[in-house]
Amino acid sequence: MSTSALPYRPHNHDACVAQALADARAICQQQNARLTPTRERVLELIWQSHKPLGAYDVLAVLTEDGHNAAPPTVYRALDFLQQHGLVHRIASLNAFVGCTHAGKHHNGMFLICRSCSNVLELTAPEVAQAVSEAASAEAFQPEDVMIEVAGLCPACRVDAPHD
Amino acid sequence: MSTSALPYRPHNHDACVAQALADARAICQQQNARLTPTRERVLELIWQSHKPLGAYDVLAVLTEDGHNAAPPTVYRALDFLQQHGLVHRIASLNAFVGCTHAGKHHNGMFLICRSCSNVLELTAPEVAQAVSEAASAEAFQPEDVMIEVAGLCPACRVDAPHD
DNA sequence: TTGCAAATGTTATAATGTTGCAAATTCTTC
DNA sequence: GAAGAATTTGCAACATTATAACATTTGCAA
Repeated sequence: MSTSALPYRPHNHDACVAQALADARAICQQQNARLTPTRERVLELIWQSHKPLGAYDVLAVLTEDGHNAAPPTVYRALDFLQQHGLVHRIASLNAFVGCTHAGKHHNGMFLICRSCSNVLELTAPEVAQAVSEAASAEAFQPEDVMIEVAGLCPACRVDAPHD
Repeated sequence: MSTSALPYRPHNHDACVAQALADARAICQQQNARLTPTRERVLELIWQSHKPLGAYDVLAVLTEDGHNAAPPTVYRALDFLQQHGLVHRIASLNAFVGCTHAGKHHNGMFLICRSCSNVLELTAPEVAQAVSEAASAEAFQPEDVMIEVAGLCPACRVDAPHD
């Protein structure tokens, strides 16, 4: 059914990031894509938490790094990372999160907590199936499916059950 | 299963708009909400087609109308219309479409043609159900579900089947 | 080591969306 | 119908997000 319960489940996030970076290197090598220092740094920043990060947030950190970066630097890196399935853009937030299913071409479903901002990416075959059938019923040919669910994650439900 | 096949099915769009405006008036009256001239005009503009319209597109037409409008005018009207379920915002396009299921509180599913830009709003109970179950499996409490499917509508599939 | 393609730097600008406050309008209550 | 409250609008400035265009550099291959 669902896959991973990060970030709602406690986990060693440093290892989480390290894994993501290692995966990214492997994927890029395999695809003959160049994970340059800037791109890798941006990926690392995106992975600093499971909360989506805006392009200009990334830019600010690069600037702190001493990197003389401008918006296109960040947007290009993000485009690259998206194209290689390493990050996702969350349209409802204009922000980016690390992909927890890197490598496979997929359209995740995102559970976005409105309280703590953490985002959980799921692959839910039943949902994909239902969407596909609904589109077919209209003779529509789906190419890109975006599912973003805003609400309360388990932890925040407990903290504030009566919102 | 699915409801209406507009805009893919040929239809009398003037009647379509007239109906939408009539519905809007009824809904606002029922909810004690004020469908002021500006709000009504914005709704009418949004309904000029089934293609999503950007806030600044609306603004441009208002200006042509002779209405001395600024961005807040448009955004406020759009907020109002959204709150009363009369229009939807398509996050992946930063644009707005008329709601074809006005009145009921709902989270539609949108089929967005990348070729002709028309958007079809569906209510697909199976999808809603599957999403809800996937969220439950993570103990996530959904509040707002956004499903946007980009692809090719039936008409554009015929015109360009081999994209 | 030259030459090409990919990646980056740089400047400017476009597109989208918000804040804050004042003025006008509408609604309510007396 | 007038006073006061609440909603709506006007308006100016500004904040945020994203892209265009073109020069420069870097990495790689012939």
